[in-house]
Amino acid sequence: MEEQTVSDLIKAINAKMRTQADAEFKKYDLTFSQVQVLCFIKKQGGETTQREIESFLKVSHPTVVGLVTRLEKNEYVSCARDEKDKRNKRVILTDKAKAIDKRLVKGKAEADQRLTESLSEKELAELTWLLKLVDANM
Amino acid sequence: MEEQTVSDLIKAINAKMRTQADAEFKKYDLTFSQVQVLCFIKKQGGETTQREIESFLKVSHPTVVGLVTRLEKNEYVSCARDEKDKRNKRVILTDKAKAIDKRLVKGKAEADQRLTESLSEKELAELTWLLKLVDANM
DNA sequence: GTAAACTCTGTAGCAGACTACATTTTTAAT
DNA sequence: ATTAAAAATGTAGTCTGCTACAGAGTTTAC
Repeated sequence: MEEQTVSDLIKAINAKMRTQADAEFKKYDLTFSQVQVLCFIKKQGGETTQREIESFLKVSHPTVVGLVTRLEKNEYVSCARDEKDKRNKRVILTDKAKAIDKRLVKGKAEADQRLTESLSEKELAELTWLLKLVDANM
Repeated sequence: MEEQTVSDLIKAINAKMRTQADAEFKKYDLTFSQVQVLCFIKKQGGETTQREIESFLKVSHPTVVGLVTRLEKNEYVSCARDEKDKRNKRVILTDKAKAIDKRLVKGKAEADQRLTESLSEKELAELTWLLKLVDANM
């Protein structure tokens, strides 16, 4: 019944995806965004800084402060000042996080698969390509 | 440096799009979501209910309550109880909203165009089709 | 070497999204 | 006719995002 534009569709899909993923990760007291952060830290070898999270997620720094604060409260990361450059805050995966990181990576992949299960291999590749193009152009 | 999945891309694009559009509409004290609501009410002939907004935007009803409350505070809509079915809340466009609705529709179209300006006509059609497919499957 | 500029992090306050619970009104069942 | 179920709205509390402002540490210019 629509005339839904690309922005309307992106917004609607994002909201539903996030809600589903948040529900999925609730058993660990985690959210989709928090899992994004944990997966990123893992990829960086278990330690990073807030600034690097900010660049990777492409969100503002106060948003990162909130994410890290909540992850720390739930003991998925621990923080320490970088003694070499005291501006930096080291954000380090805890054992609690390492114990479930494989399941988180898997859960994130499943969320993605659920999102695109109606597409053929070729359509998925096409969609990914187009989205990267749009993202790069902003 | 990536392996960005479709969900990561959708999330990143949505955040940037919303931020840009919110900045664009700030001169009217409006946000992208609020403009979505106003455009919908206009399409419905100037009046609707919260329930219909909820179905159209596909968001939860408390979200709609918040949107309508803020639109009412800024006098873009006025509200009244439906006397035929007192459960319903009539949400009506004000003259203030009607005075700028063309500019809002245009602003929304421009936001969309900015988003997809790097795509050819054919790619845009392909992207829209794929996103609708994903949306329908959730 | 000191002052200015830049970088990273933090705080305050807000919008928009959610779940879970509650209230009011209408409809359906018995 | 009462009672139970359903529907529309509202409230409380949380998370993610933002902007604007502030602070502390590091670099750069001079």
